[in-house]
Amino acid sequence: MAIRIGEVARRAGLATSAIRFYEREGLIPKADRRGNARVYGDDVFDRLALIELAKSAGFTVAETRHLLRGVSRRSPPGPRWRRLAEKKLDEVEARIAEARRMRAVLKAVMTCECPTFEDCTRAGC
Amino acid sequence: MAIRIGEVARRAGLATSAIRFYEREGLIPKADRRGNARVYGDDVFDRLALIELAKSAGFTVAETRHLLRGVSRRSPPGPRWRRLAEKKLDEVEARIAEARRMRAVLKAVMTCECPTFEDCTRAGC
DNA sequence: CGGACACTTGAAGTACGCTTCAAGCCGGGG
DNA sequence: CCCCGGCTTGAAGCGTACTTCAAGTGTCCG
Repeated sequence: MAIRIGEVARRAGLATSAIRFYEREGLIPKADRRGNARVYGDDVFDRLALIELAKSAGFTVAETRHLLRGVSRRSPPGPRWRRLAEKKLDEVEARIAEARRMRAVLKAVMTCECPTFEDCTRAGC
Repeated sequence: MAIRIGEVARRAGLATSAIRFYEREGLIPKADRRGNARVYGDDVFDRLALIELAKSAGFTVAETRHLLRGVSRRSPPGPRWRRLAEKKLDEVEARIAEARRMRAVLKAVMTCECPTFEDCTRAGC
């Protein structure tokens, strides 16, 4: 208990600036103060873990704020999570598809033997 | 011949601002002027097509500038393209991998039945 | 009590690819 | 001759997730 921001950052593998940023953005509650320094309880790590989870799922900060409203690590992943996850899934699939298209273009460029780009276009390289 | 920027934009499906941006960034040569308005020949569409190609392969503007140096649509995709394409391929594969990880997390969230996030973490959801 | 050190703030900076804006110029039709 | 529409410019803005900076405040240890 009563951990200061530097220690939280070290343990969580984050920069202190990131933690302050999360607070500003409403992803973690306003910390208690000792003097003017923030002090945290152990629960902050749970909160940060949830943020990491959302991040690893591709959610933006704004989406994560929404996602975390009224949620603790002891809550179940409710219908709001499922709904947002479905939407995000579409986005992520789209990203995968686009990256695959890029990969196809790159492979074509690497292997094609057309004498000019013009021919490439015709041949679909 | 002697097409003005608005018409080029319309035909290429781009905004005029994008074309001016490409010129500033050195992706297309400085256009001739009629008065102070830019005028283009048909070759500009070839150039724009090459830019689109690079873009569709995931290259940044800076990379594209490098890629296009001394290249026309009549040039062959030389060793420089192949070299840069190989590097970019690694990046793109990484993007695919990350997006796949996101997808896995999202699917887990959508299907998991853990009573709390804490249990999720233990179960690897 | 003094000094080192961690912390505080708001503002600005970063990378990326453009877009948007304000203010002004130019040519052609009525 | 005047106006409209399309063009010009440089500067600033956008969205994302933070980082960095300068200048100041507070705490802890000896």
